[in-house]
This record gives sequence, structure tokens and C-alpha cells, in this order.
Amino acid sequence: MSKTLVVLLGPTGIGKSDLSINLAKYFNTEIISSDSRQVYRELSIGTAVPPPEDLQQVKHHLIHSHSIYDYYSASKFEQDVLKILDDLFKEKNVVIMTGGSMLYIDAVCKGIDDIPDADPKLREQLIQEYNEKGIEHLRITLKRLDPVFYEQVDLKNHKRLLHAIEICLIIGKPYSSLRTGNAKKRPFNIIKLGLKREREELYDRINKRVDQMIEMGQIEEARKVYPLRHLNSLNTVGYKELFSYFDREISLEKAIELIKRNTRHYAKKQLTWFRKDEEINWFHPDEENQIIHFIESKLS
RNA sequence: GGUGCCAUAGCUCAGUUGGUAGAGCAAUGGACUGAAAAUCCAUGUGUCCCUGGUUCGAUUCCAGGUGGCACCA
Repeated sequence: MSKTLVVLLGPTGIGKSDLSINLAKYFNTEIISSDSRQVYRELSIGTAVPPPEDLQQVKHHLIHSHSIYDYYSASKFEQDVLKILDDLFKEKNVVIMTGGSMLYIDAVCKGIDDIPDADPKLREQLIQEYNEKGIEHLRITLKRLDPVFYEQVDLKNHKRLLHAIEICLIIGKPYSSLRTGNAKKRPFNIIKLGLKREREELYDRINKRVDQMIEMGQIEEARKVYPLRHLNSLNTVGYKELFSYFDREISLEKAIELIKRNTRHYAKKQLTWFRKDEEINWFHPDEENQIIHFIESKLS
């Protein structure tokens, strides 16, 4: 029997976690989380990590597996997942991957080009240059280092410019020379399942979940990591807004309102990304039986 | 019951000395290859409460109605 990775995706708050546990039980398998923030062990409430009793029911991978101090990326995620899958497929025919981090999901399903890791010192230096000299400086630098990519890149997005420049400097040739855009072949089948609800209902669930997070102690969780607020891993919805509250820039009420709005925006962005992926088979979260039948029809 | 004030975008409101309208917030569409819950781009939203009158023309002025608020009974 061929090996199959079932990818359960959808916007935040749609109801992926509960369904993934049921599916994992049904197929007697384990779950890999594809969530760029649940990997951090210092974060739980604000990243909506499932409660311990849920995590105990089925073995989960890549939840609380790293520290907020660690440098993590889509590429590292790809490597981590492939290693875990290699292991799991020795025993299992089906593995479930669930989460909503779009780029991370694509890194596993389609692969990501072979590009060296960013050098923290160089990045810091480039960020400082950007802060001092502005985006036009980045544009000029990139145009000189990689005129091909310069024509393709969003010239208003400093992160894209900065990353291209740092890679050019590290490898000593244009960043675009490493960008193939080719999908990698995987030694297993992939089934993508997308979960969908009415937009209004989704937003309602998100708003209520934020209120629940606050009740569960999200303010305290954020306060604990507040001294580390400069870390990229903490540039995250549910934390950055509370940091502003701790700084007395906004009221607590305002912070909660912003967490709700920013989470809704995130969900919308996820929907935009997933919409163009024609490999996704869409279901309502309540259609568990149909989903199981669908998966079984694809296993052979 | 009487008097006064109000009625404009999903919400809070501004405005039109009469030529059918705009802010904030919310919302919507999109981009995306090692920072991605990040970063970046774009976009409106309308029986101006209803009916009649005056007027070339009314969301704007007038009258009546309806609803809301306040005060008086």
C-alpha cells in the first residue's frame, strides 16, 4: 500500500484540531502540526495549542518542539517534517498533517528551493542600513546585485528586498540564480482537505476564541515573554497587541479588539492563499463521515 | 398626551448657503519560495426614514407621518 500524507488545512479557528484527532484515531496514526507558532514551547494559549488532554489522545509532532529563541523557517519546517514522515511511514500508511501556515504547508507539499540560511549578523546589519537609509537604498543595492529579481520583486516590500540582498551577499551570485520555482517530487501521496464555513460564522468563532484566550490567561502568558518582545517568534497576533498594552500605548480593551481584528485578517489572508490552490478538496468541518470516505476512496 | 431634539455607509458621525454625498472604524479583493500569525498592494460601501408640497431640480426648505431620545404632564 502506498504512503499517504493527509493535509488538513483551513483558516484559523475553523475547527481543524478536533477533526484531526478524530481522523488520526480512525486511521490509527499520528499528527504533524503545520503551524508556524505552535512550534514554540513558550507559547500555548495565544497560539491555540490544543489542551493537554487532547494532545495525549494522539501523538502530535512539531508542537512545542522549539524555543522562541530558535531561528526557525519554512525550510527548517520542511526538513523536520520530511524526517518525521520518513520515520512514521515505516509503520503507518497514513499520516495527518494539520495547521494553517500556508507557506509551511507548501514547503512540505511542493518543496522549497535550496537556498542557504540567513546569517543573523548580516541580516541585522542590513536591517540597520534599511532603518537608516530607507527602502530606496535596498532597491538600488538589489538592482546592482540581482537585476533579474529586481524586475520581479515587490519593490515596496522591504522584507523581500532584504532577503534577496542577504542571499546574494552570502552566495556571491544573484539570488534569482537559485530560484527554480520547481515543485519537488515526494515519495508519498498527498491529499489536501480544506475546511470551510460561512465567513460570518468563522469570524464569530474567532471573536469568541479570543475572549476565551483572555479568560484562560493569555495576558499572563504574554507578560512572561514580554521582555523578549523583539524576537521574531513573538511578532505574532495575540502577543504584539498585548505588548502595546503593557507599554501603555493602548487600553486592554483596545488590545483585545485588535487581537480579534488581526486574527480575522489572518484568516482572510489564509483563505486568499488557499483559494488559488486547486488541489484542495473542500468540506465543512461537520462532514466527518464524508471526509473519511473521501480519504478512503483515495487510498488504494 | 404635550413640547423639544434627532433620523445620511455594517457602526459612530460629518456635510450639502437646494445641483443625489464623505471621514474614522469595521469590511472586501489580491501578492507571496528560509522573518510567513510576517511583510506588501488595492477597493468601495448609500431608496441621505416615508409621503406630499414649494422648485427647472429636494438628502438639504416646508407640512404630515413613522421610529428613537430627552424633558413636561
